This record gives sequence, C-alpha cells and structure tokens, in this order.
Amino acid sequence: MAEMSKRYDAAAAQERWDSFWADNGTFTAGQRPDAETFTVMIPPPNVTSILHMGHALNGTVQDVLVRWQRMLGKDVLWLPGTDHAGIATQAVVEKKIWREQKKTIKELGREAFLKEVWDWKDHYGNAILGQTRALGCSCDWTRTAFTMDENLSRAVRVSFVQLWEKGLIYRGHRMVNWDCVLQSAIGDDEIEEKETKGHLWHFNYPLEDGSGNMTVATTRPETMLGDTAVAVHPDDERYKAVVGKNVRLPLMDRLIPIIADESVEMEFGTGAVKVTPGHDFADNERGQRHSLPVLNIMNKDGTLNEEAGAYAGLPREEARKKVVADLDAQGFLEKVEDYTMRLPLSDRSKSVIEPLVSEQWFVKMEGLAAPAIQAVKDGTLKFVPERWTKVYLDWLENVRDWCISRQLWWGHQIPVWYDEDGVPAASLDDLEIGAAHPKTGKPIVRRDEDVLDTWASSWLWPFSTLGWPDQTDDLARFYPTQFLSTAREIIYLWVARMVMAGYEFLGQCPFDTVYMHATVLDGQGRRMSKSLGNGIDPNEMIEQYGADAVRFTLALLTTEGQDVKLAPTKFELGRNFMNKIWNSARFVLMSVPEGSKPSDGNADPSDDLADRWILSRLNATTVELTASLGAYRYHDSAQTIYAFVWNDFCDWCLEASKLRLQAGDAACASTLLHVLDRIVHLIQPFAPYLAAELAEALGHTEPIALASWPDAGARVEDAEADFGRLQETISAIRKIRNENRVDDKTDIDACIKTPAPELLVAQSELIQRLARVGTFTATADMARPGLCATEVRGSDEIYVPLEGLIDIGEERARKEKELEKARAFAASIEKKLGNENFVSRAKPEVVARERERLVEAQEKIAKLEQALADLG
RNA sequence: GGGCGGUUAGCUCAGCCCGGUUAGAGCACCUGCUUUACACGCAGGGGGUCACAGGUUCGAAUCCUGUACCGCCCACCA
Repeated sequence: MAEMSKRYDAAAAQERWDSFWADNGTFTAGQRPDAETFTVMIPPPNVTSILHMGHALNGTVQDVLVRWQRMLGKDVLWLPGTDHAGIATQAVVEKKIWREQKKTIKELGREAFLKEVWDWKDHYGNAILGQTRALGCSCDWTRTAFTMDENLSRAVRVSFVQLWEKGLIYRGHRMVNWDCVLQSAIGDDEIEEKETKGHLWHFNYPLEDGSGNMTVATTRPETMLGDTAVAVHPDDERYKAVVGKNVRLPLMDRLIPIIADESVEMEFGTGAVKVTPGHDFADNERGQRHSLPVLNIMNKDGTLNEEAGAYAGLPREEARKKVVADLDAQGFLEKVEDYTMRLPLSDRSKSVIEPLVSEQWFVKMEGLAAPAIQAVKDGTLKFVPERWTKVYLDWLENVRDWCISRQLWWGHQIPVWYDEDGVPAASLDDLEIGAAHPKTGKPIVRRDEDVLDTWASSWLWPFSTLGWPDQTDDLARFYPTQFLSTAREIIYLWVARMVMAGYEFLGQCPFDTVYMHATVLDGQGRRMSKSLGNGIDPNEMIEQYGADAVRFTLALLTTEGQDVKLAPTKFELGRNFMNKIWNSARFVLMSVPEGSKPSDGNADPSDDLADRWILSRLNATTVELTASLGAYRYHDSAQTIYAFVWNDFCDWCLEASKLRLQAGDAACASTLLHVLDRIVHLIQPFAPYLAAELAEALGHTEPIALASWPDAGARVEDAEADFGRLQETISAIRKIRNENRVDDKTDIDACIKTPAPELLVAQSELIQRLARVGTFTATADMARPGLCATEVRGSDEIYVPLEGLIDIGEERARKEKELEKARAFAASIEKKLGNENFVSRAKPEVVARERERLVEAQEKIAKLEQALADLG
C-alpha cells in the first residue's frame, strides 16, 4: 500500500470520496429491494442564503443515523432539497434589486422580478446542496427536490383543490398581520417582537348623559378613530352602573356603547379599554362577541383612509401625533405615561406590523388537527426529547385557521379564478380568460394574483418529494418516513402541519420520530446572527479542520439539552481525534508483517491476555454504541467510541502490542487488524471520509458505507479484570517515577508483594516495557528492598527502590495525605455499617459490598502505615 | 400571566429518567518527556461542600417542595 502521511489529510480524502460516491451512486436509494426501508426527508433549507452551523449540526444528526441504518442493512433514502421560502426570499431579492438597480419591484414588473428570484434560487440552491455534500451527507442526489419544482407545484395545486372541494378553504375578512412595506399579510412566524419604549396615553371619553367620563388607556392613539366601544370587566364594581350606556367618541363625534367583557383586566390602567375591532386582534374578538361594527381606518400602505375623516391621507405616525395634539387641545387628554411594550416588527422589512382586516384565503384547521393530536396520544408519533410533545399538543389543541394567501409574487400562485361577478373557482388546470366558469358558466375575467404561504408547499414535503399526487413506486416504497430532525422553532409551522397533511392526503402519519436538535449558540451563549457577526461558517470550519472533525465534534456536543455553545476551537477535539485514529491505523499497517490477515475476533480468539482484553472492550463498545445510536444519544455514541479508540486501543492495546510485534507475534498482528477494521466500521457514520480512506488501506474493495454494522460478541470478564490489574500496576509504577521526578534515562526496578503473583510474573515483560522498569519481580513474601517508594493497589504493594533518588520528606507527605484519605473513607463506611437501619434496610448486596470495601480500606491503611514506618 | 429548560472543576459540558464505588470528559493549568503511529502527541498531577433552603430516605448531584438567578416558548394588560 501507499505510504500513509503523518497527518490525516482531510481535504484530500473529501475530494476523492465525495466524487467517488457521486459517480458511483453509492447513496442512491432502491438498491436493496428486499430490505426494509429507512426514509428521512431533509428539512429543506431556505434558498435565502448559504447554510449556517445549525444546518451543519442537523446534517450531522441525520447523516450519522442514516449511515448507521444503511449499515444495518436497510434500503435507505435520505432525500435532499431546498425550499423557495416565499416571503423571505422575495424580501432578500427585493433588497438586492433596490441596492443594485435602485428600482422597486413594481417598477421592474412581475416577470422580470421572478427571473431575478430564479437566478438567486439557482445560485443559493446549488450552494446549499454543495455544502450539504461537503459535510459528507449521504443523500440520494438523484432525488433532489425543490418546493417549486413542477411536480411539487402540482402537488400544492392538487392539495389546494382537494381541500377546496371538501369545503375546508374559505375566503374571509379576517384580521391578519399586515406589513405596510411589503404590502402583504404575513404569518405569525414572520414577526419578531421588540421591547420598545413608548407611551401610554389616557383619554377621557364623555358619557352621553353628561354624568362623567370613561378614561381609557392606549399605546396607539390613532386607532381611537376606529373605536366602536369601550369595554369593562363585568365584575368591576366601579363600572357596573355604566354598562349599556354610551360615550361620545371625541374627534369623531360618534356614540359608542360601553360593554362588559371578561377579557378586560380590571387591574390594568383604569380597567376600561377602548375597543377597535378593525385594528387590534383582541378587540376584533371582543367585537365579534358583541357584534360590534368593524371600522377600517387604514389603507394597505399605512396611511389613514376616508373612515378617519379629517385625518384621511396621513401616514399612521403623523396621524398619531395629530390625534394626540387635537385631543389635548380639546381637553380630552388625561395624562401620558412612559410605557415599555413589545412592538411587533416584520422579520423581513422591519416595519411595525399593523393588525388589519383584509380579504384572505383560510384553511379550516380543527378537523385537520384531530388525527395529528391522536397520533401522539396513541404513540404513532414520538418526539425526542419527549418534552416537545406538550408544545406540539398545546398548539394543535388551540389551533387557529391558517391564513394561506400572501400578497407576493414569489411562490405558488393561488389556483383560483373569478367570473365577472367575482365568484371564485379553484381549478387543477389553468382557466383561460373568457372561458366558462365551471359553476356559473359566466366568463372568467381574472386569476387571483396572490400566492400561497410557503408552508403550503413544505407541509407536503414528506410525500410531494416522492411523486405524490401520482401513485409512484417511490411513494409506495418510501412513505411514510421514519425520522425527522428539525429545529424547535418550527414545531407548529412545519412539523404539526406535515402531520396534518400526511393524514389528510395519505391517511398516514408522515414519520415515526421527530428529533428536536439543539440550538447552536456562540461561545457567549448568544444566538448566531448576521447582525452580531458571531456566526461560525461551517465551510470555513470544514476547510480548517475537515468535515469528519466538524461532524464528530458536533455529534459529541449534541446532548439532549437545549443549546450547544460553540467556539471555533472546539473543532480541534474532532480534528485531533481523527488524526489519532489515522495514526493508529498507520502504526498498525506499518507494523504488522506482510501478508497478515485480521483474526475472526470472537470466532477465533487468541489466548493472549491483551488480545482477549481488547476484544472484550471492543464488544462492550459495540454494544454501547449500538444502544446509544438507537436512542438518538449522539453525545454518548461519540463519547463511547472516543474513549475506546483513544484510551483502550491506542494507550494500552497498541502500546502493549509493540513488544509482541517486534517478536513477530502473528496473533497480535491479526488481532490489531481485526480491531482496527471494527473501528473503521464503527466510526463510519461519524467520519465517513476517514473511514473510506482507512477501509481502502485495509484492503476493502466495497464501500465501507455499505458494509454491515458489526455484531458484538460477549465480554470476557476475567480478561478485563486481569488486564485491569496490569494497568493499575503499570500506572502505579509510572506514578512513582513521575512523583519522584526520576527521568526516563534513569533505570528503576519494581518489586511487588502480592498474594497472587502468577499473573504479574507471567506478564512481567509487558510491565517492564510499559512501566519502563529494569528488573521486575513479584512474590507473595516480598520484603521491602531498602528505601523505596510504595503504592498500594488492592492487595498488591508496589515497591520501587529509590535509594538516592527520593525526597523522603515529600514522599512522607504524599503517603500521609493518602493515609488520611483512606482513614476518612474507612470511617465513613464504618459509620454506615454501624447504622442499624442501613444494615437492616439496604439491599443485602449493597451491605455486603460495603463490608468488602471496609476490609479493603483497612488493608490499605495498614499497608500505608507500614510504608510510612519503613520510610523512617 | 402561563409553560419549558438550565445552574456540577477556571471554561464548555456528561452523569439525574431507574437514589448506593472516593462525581467523570474535553479544554485550560502544573511537572516531566526528540519512548522508532501521532507534540493534532506521551506519562503523571492538582482542581468540585453538584445554585440555595427545606423535605422524603438507612443513604440524595440523582426523588419531592420552595427560593434565587440565566435562557427559551406561548398569551388579547389595552
């Protein structure tokens, strides 16, 4: 084989294997027609920009699982793709056009604008898929999807028409979040709330009968122009007498009623609230309960309309000033307080959201929610970690109708046409202008200009990507999927809706398990954002540390907690580990005799202690790793393999092998090859590039990614116990050398007084090598050989003669400290055992164990006391 | 206002569900090391009254109650 370099060259490995996998279609699904399937749909990233670290983490979470399942023999489909992200993408492209051409999109025109967006989509969509590949994600690239692909668009249209025909889609005047800059309704998810210092104005509305005033408080004075009532709490003694009376609305000179409604907080402000059903969500609901008229005083661009009388035409900010000034001038202003409130801002345009009643399309949700609720209740759908189930249920159980129309250009245009009377019809095929309306027969005059909310395509993702509405082979074979990993922010927006769509259109839950991955934060625990400039670019990290290192590090940091705090230097851990594995392989491959073959492991066990021990540890590791992967415990999985490779294999097994390899021990070579081969299998889900390189070096001709996950044999208890004793002995001798600052060039000897010398005598060569001692002896009646340092390990006493090398004072101090600890420990056990309740109530095996430990501790104390006495 | 998470070594975090070795890891720190795989390394070491207060228990980092602080989510205090 070619000589391996001293360092793992991640970049070279990535380049080789990325194209190898692509060229060979290694991850194309359907190659195991007789096997069980395992399907994962990637949460399609928005084509707004390139991927961030959260995507890299999610990619790792999915790929580790997917690669493991593939090794378990499944026919795996991991389907990649991207989302057109309607409003978000339109907003970024709109900004770009303004920046570069100083044109609004209206000036540019719909067609030219859409061409710009498609260009943007091509660029970022490709970048995203490229990044996903660069991370090593084993997606089926032949099935890559985009939410506005022709077949996915058809799925959207079919789903719309089906819901329409069931009567689940309706057009309504409903209150929506209105973005006055984008001039579109926007979803709840497209809003961010910002703490803002404002004012709370108190106004006096005079009672019609002249008997006094109702004082109301508001943060938005201009809306008073649209007031249609004043509300108080029905139990509020202060106002019981006035409920039912009217007040005269200042400035507008209208009479409006005083109503009683339980939604009013008596303690807040004056306990009386002005009701503006046209411009406030809460007031809108109050208005509905009391059949109040809805007055809309605002145009779509945020200026006031003719309903605002004298204020018509003013932008809302100016109207506010003028209303306050006029009320003040006319003596209606009671007082102004400073007030901090949460102002809703549009994510995209940063303008203040205006609750506005407008005509929109809605989907009735209640019926759709029922099976989605049932799915978690009967265990069809599981959340990991489980606590997110509650979040999901809380939303579904209080679900509101879904406003699905958006006044945008980028997206799926609503498939609704109107006749000359404005009667709508939904249609699978485009209707020509002038064609007959399918219901009324009158000529079609226009198509609805709006597009659908972006989630109206993503909620179909688990099956539209497989060809639905056609009954394709892929759909039959790969739906439903098994696993979804996503961010908790979109439990409602996406996860819940996918479940609803799955039941509605296919009668099946779209996935078994929803895994909520951690949120990636910066080193200080802040969210990564462009404005803070604290993002860590996964591309840069891959370039600097390698994809395997990035993946392994992310897997290790992925615990079930809420967040992952990440600093770039964390990836050193992964890089160092990859390099460690690489070098361990390099050592094995350069050290084993030509023509060595791996052993059969458990089937053909070597009788050497080190071999039996490492096999036992390998088996234990395989069992643990398999269990933690099955439980989606990424941290544990990564930790398990890290500890095995580094501590067991490298620190002990390889070091112990050096002696035997020099002696040309064939069993040793075979064992090392076997263990290394297993490590390559076990690390493959985490570090696919490294695994591919090493598998090749080990002579595999088939891709390791398609190999079988190893079966674990049994543990070998006696080998673990015996080798453990050797490790203790060797560490003890090393400790003596280090503590007494005896350099490596100075020879030391070691002798051990032990009731069971056989093992140590048999392994004395190994002890000599690893502990760097010259003469080594072990007998049952060993006498302390003059002035020496002592370590106690169980029943063994380890003596290292240090005449002339030892600082007796320091050694005494160390032993005294140790003795003190041992005495304290023994005392604590004695106390426990002296407790009648403990002895009678604790489990017998716990009590027995404590008795043993006490004997051990007392033995240790005696030995330490003797050692101290012998130090003189 | 409601809900959820967190508080363990200087730092970042495991462990807690299912109570029982003298609470672990990585980084950082200290000592020593061109040991022929790896300094992205090796050997050894120091460092924690497990946020606080109660309770349950023979026994609590682990279970229960409360408090404080940090973070997230939901909600119609205008």
